[in-house]
Amino acid sequence: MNNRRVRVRFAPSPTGGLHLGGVRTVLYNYLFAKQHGGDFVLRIEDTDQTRYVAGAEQYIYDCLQWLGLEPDESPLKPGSFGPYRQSERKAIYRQYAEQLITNGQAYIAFDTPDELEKMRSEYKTEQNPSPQYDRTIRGRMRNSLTLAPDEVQELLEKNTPHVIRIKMPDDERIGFTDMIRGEVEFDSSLVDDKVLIKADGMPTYHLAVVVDDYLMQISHVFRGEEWLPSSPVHVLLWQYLFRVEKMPQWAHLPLILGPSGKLSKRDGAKYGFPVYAMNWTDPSGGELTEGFREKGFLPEAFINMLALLGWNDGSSQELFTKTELVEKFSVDRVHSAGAKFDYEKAKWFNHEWIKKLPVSSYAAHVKSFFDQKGISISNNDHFEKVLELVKDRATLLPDFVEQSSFFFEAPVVLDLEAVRPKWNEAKRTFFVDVIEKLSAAEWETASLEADFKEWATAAGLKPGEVMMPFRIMLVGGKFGPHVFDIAVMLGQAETVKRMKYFLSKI
RNA sequence: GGCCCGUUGGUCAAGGGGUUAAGACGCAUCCCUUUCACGGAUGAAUCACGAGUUCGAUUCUCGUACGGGCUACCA
Repeated sequence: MNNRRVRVRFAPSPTGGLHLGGVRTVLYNYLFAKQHGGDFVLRIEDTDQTRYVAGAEQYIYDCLQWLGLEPDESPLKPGSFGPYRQSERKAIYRQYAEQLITNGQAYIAFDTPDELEKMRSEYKTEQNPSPQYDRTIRGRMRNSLTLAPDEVQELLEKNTPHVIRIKMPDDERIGFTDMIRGEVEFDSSLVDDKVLIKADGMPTYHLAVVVDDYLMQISHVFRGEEWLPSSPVHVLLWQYLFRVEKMPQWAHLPLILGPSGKLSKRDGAKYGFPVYAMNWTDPSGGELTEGFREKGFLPEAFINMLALLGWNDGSSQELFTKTELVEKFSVDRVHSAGAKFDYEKAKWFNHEWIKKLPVSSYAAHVKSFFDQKGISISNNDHFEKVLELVKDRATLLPDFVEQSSFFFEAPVVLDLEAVRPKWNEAKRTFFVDVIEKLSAAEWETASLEADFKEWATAAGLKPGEVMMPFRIMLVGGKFGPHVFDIAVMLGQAETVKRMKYFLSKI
C-alpha cells in the first residue's frame, strides 16, 4: 500500500521539552513512513492559547533537525492539508461538534468547575475514588439532556460558558485492532463523557485527533500507551463522524520507564541523566533541563539507542544507522511491554558511535566543548588527527577535552607524585641525554619508540621504568594514548620543551 | 476502587511444547598494554507463582501476585 501518511502530534507548552518517549514516538512514525515511501506529518497541538509557546514549537523543530527526523509536512513546511496548527483550525472542529449534537451523539454541558468538583466529592466513595461524568450521573448535571430546550437556548444566548461532551452509549463493546497488541476491547458504559470542545472554544485532543486524521488522510499512527484508555472515544467518533473503516491503524507504544514508573523529568535530575533531546529552559521558571545533545551524545547514537528500546530485528545486531533502521524496522517486532531506560547502555551506544563514525562528522560538535573550556582550536586538520588518536577513550563528547586538551595547552600542573618515589639521578641524566639525542631522531612513532628503548637499555635502565616519567612530562598525568604517538603529534620542539619543564620541576 | 496493558538474569532482550534458555549493557577475574582505554578470554546471574492441558511446559489455557497506564474543560 502506498500513500501512507503517518503523523505525530506535539503540544509545545512552557513545561514542554522533548523527552525520550516523545523522540521515540517520532522515530517510529518516521521509520514507518519512510519505509513505505509515505509522508511523515507533524501536527502542533496548541489547544490552549495561554499555554502555547512559540519557542517551544521551535524547540521541537530544532530537536528533530538535530536528529535528522524532519517531517515532510509541518506548520513550518505546510503540505496541502493545512493549517497544521490546531488553533488555526478552530472553526473546523466546531462544525463537527455541532453535527454530533444534532445527531444526539453529543450534548452541551453548563456545569461550572465548582459544580464539577462538588459532584466529584459528593459521589466519591471508597469503592469509587474518582467519579466520572458518565451515563450514571449525566442525568443529574446541568446539561442539554436535563434542561428544557428553551432553557438551554436562553443560557446559550446569554453566552453562558459551556462545553460539548460526547454521549457515550450504554453497554456497547468498542474495540479495534492495534498493530502491536492485536484486538483491544472496551465497555462503553465504563468510559466517561469526554469533553470535546472546551469552554474557550478549543477542541480537546479527542475531537481534534479524529477530525484532523480524517481531513489529513492519515493512515497510520504510533502513539504512547497512555492513550489506550481513551481510544474507545476516538473509535466512536470515527463511527459517528466518518467511516470507521477509514480510521488510521493505531500502534500504541510501550512506555519508557524510569527507575520507578513512567520516565519523568524529575528522574533525570534525581539520577543524573538527561531526559530531553536538547537543553530546555522553562520560560516561566527559567529552570534548565539538560539535553542529550549538550551532554555530549551523537544523534546517531541517540537514535540507535532509542530505536532499540522496545524493538529489535531478531538478530544480535545492535548498531544500526538510520538508513538500516528504515530498512529493517517492523511493527510486529515492537515489544508490548514497557522498557526501563538504562543510561549505562545509552553511553555504550555513544561510545560505539564515536568509534564508528569518522571524526570529521562530529569534530565541530566536539569543538564546542573545547570552546566551553576556553581552549580555542585553530587548525582543524590537526584537531581531527588528535581526535582520531583518542576516540577509543571517549564515551561522551566532552571526554575528548579531558583526553586531549594537553595537545593544545602544555600541562602546567604535573602529577609529580606518580614518579617521585622512583626518581633518581640516573633517570635525570638519562632524560637530559635524551633531549640531546632527540634533535637527530626520526620523528615517527615506531622508530622513536625503538630508539627510546634502546637508549634506556644502553643507560642501564629498563624501558618500562622511564615510560611513566616520559608520559608525565608530555601529558601531565597518568592517562592518554600511546606516549610515542603523543610525542610525534606534539612535534620535536614541544616535546623537548615539556621535558625541560618537567626537569625543572622535579 | 474501576477499566486497560504488561511480566525471560540488575537492565535491554532472542527463543516459543523436548534447547547446555542466544546476544548486548553493567559487574568480576584474567590476557594484551609498565598510563587510561580499545581488543581478546572466562565467570556469576533468568523463564513471577499456582493450577490445568500434555508423555513432556519457560513456551498453550485459566487463576493469583506483582508492575505500569488511564480514571481533567492536559496532552
